[in-house]
Amino acid sequence: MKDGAKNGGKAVGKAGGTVRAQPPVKRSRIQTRNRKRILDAALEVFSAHGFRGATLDQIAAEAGLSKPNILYYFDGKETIHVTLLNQLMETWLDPLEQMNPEGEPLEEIIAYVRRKLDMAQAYPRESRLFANEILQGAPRMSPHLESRLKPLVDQKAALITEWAAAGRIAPVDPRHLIFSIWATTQHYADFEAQVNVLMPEGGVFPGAATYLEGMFRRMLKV
Amino acid sequence: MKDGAKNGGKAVGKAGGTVRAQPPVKRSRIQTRNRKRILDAALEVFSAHGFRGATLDQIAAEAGLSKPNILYYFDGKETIHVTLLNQLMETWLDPLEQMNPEGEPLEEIIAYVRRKLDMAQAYPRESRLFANEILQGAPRMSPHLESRLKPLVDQKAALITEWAAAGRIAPVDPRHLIFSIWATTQHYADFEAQVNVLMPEGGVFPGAATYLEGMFRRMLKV
DNA sequence: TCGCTTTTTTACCAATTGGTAAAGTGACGA
DNA sequence: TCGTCACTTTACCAATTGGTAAAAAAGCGA
Repeated sequence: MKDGAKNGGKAVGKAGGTVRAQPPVKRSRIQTRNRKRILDAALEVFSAHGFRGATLDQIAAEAGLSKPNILYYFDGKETIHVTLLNQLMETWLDPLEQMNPEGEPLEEIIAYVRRKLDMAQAYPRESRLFANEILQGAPRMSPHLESRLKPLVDQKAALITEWAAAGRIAPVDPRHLIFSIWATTQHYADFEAQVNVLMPEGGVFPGAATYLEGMFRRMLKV
Repeated sequence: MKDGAKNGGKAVGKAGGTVRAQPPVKRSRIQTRNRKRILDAALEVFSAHGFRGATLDQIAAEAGLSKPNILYYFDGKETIHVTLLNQLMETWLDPLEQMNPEGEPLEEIIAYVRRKLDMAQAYPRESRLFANEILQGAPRMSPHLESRLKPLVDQKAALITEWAAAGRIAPVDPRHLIFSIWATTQHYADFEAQVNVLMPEGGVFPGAATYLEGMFRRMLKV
């Protein structure tokens, strides 16, 4: 057969620059299982070596499948990478989306920091996958940054500006605030190798949580 | 000739795990110039693609030399990378070393933040080179982290602890404080592709400086 | 069980990659 | 002017890499 289980998840719209979900592709049990295996193996390998540094052979070995078998499920190396990135974008945006305009401003922001730090702890590979992609200029992700991330950040930045204008938190540049939350939380996943050298005693996350909560509380207290 | 201008700058001591400087190697004008060209080209390419993602052909093209000519000056791809890392480690540590135990604590730490941010602006490629290396588990740098970075961080952490104990700054975990300074300042270099999408208006650094100075002042004010 | 489809394996490629051998070029002192 | 040494180029190579063709093996509904 020519075109097997191909045609993954999403596609970038030609006109508007938006990203649409593809109509559901019915998949057999075997397809579901093997695609999941491949994506998990690819996450492991891509997050550790970056796109160009990863090889299909490594992914195949990690997934316990042969290389041609992997190419039966995905069109190519790039497709696997893009599929991963698309899937993860949603998970990654979720904590920010949860920030509630109706909530108590300071607590909402602190809870966001908390969620981001929890994600860095629970999903370090995902964090590193993104970090690799952005570090190398986001060549396969800039449409997503524009179409999904930017609108969300604009919206939440406006919210934070409102909160500050209403005197409910200290006045801050909302975008720099968001950057500093991302940077400090993801640091524990992305720079894990360094953190482990400098704080050898196991479990840096409890200390990080305390520190970051304190820092952002002081930062935002009116 | 068999072994030309090889044998670069440093070597890792077999026994103690320490890193020693090699006795000075006298170099001709041409060697000095071409080694510099190669290292600059390599910085460009390695910082953009990581170690495995970079190729000698790219480095050669960027340097304006042929690939075999590059291998005349350096033993191999890995040697170039390690030489870069060694050189940069010193530059990278310098801002922290400058933190003066005799100075006014809060101002010393703020000045350190300032210097780190200036470096992220002036040397984004260096920042990304390190980020790539650490992200991928620091395979070629852990001896340096242990022998050079860790002692310095331990020393400065002790200093910050003293300052806090003396009531001259707010009590904080010094290591998490240092991590948050690294994370927030380097973010503007390492995640430049993302920052540029979210803050399109040119020149994020002035805003970043104001924001970060405010944040760390509030964090550390007694 | 049969016959068809889906999945997997085997056997390959062409291109790229890090690296080498050796011939050639150039500078420079005796 | 010659010989020597530093540097550069040309012509390679073996290994790796992403990817393909096609045969073989499972699944699976009737």
